[in-house]
Amino acid sequence: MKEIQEQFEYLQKGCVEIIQEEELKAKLLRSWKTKKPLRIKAGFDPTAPDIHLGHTVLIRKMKHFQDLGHEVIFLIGDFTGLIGDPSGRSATRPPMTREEIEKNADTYKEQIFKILDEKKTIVDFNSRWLGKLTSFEIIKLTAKYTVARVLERDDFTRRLKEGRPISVHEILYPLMQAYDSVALQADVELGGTDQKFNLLVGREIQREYGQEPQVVMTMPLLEGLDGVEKMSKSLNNYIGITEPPLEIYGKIMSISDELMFRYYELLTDVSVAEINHWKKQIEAGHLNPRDIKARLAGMIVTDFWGKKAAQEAAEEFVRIFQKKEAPTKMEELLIDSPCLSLIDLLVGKNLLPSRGEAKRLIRQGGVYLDGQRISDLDFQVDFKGKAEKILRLGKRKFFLLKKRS
RNA sequence: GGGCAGGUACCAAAGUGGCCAAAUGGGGCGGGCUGUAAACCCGCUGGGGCAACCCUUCGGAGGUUCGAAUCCUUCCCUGCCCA
Repeated sequence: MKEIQEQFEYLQKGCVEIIQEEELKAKLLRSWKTKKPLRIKAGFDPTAPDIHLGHTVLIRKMKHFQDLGHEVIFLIGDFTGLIGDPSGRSATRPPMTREEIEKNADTYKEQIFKILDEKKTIVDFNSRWLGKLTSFEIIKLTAKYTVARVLERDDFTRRLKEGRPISVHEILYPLMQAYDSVALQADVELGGTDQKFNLLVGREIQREYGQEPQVVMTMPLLEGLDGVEKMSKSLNNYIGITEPPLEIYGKIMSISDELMFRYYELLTDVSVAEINHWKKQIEAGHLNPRDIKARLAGMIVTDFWGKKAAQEAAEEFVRIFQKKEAPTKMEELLIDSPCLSLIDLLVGKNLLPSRGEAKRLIRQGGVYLDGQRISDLDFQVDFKGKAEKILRLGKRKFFLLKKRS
């Protein structure tokens, strides 16, 4: 019994809501007695296989289950993806080809196994069963739920009130997702708080199909780099887990102090007590928040790239931003002519989209050559003295110019 | 099927014949201050030009006019109300 309580507490950490807690405990107990692992389901959108830190909140929770010996199903919603989750205002998407889906799935696998145990993870696709449903079966499924219930979803309510369109097929989305739980006989489904409604429909539908309802566990949505909106690729406020170490490190260093604590809470195993202790120390002026942030940056880079990479990223960061030196590794640009105008170079190498922008950046003092700010619009870059020059745009873009010999 | 209201730059939103490359806010970018933090301050934000100026842009296509985001015709799209 004690063991069950421990498992429960471990799993509960970081969750916003568990519906129902008692059911989860009962399932854990039964699993422990029968030695039969629980089936844990979490669904992912097939169109965006770029996993960012926001996704990892959920994936880390999957890992927790895995650590306790349960069976984790990484479900790729290749069929529901065609509908598009109504929470986005996306219309029906064009069907993806089998190859595209496979390709995205591979990308997913490559990324999630940085967190999950590959041997213990089941990757599945919901087209496997949803694609086979006959119209008859679909109608039977829709008969098990009412329009009023579907419209309860606050997203729909809002759109209805605001006079924005709701397509008929969108109403099917929660039902399809719910059917996934039936097909997989899920014991638990994990999702972001924005998924709560869909996850609950899963419970109802499972009951309708004579199954024990899944336990619903919702996880917080991670705020993006701006600290306000949820992290998403389309808002460009994200950190992708495949981004280079220095990039991840730098992005973490640029978040606000407030957000830093949130990230500690959701993205690391640092205890709440420890975090609170730091908060107090910082307030009292005993700790520099920058150092705590650097530690966070190091932890996160370590998660995806290992300790050595994190160490290097940290050193590189100090070199560039504290000592104001050029990075050790830069993108190299080969220059053909021994002498050409700076503007031509910037536009010619596609560093900037137009001459207007190039001029603007120079006028505003955002262009440096070998550490010297360039203010002359007609500046000529010549390689007579030496064959290499360091070009810097703004605060963080560096390029190594090399004369083609 | 009928009536009404709309479609403006990355987003929101003004503009209803020349002063409109188009107010304002947000976002983005650059600079300053810093800890690549927050807050704050300054500047920029269609393309070409050092500039005068020229070119492209206000849902699409035509038209009126010396001149159209603005007026007319038509088409497409969205929402609301009625059926």
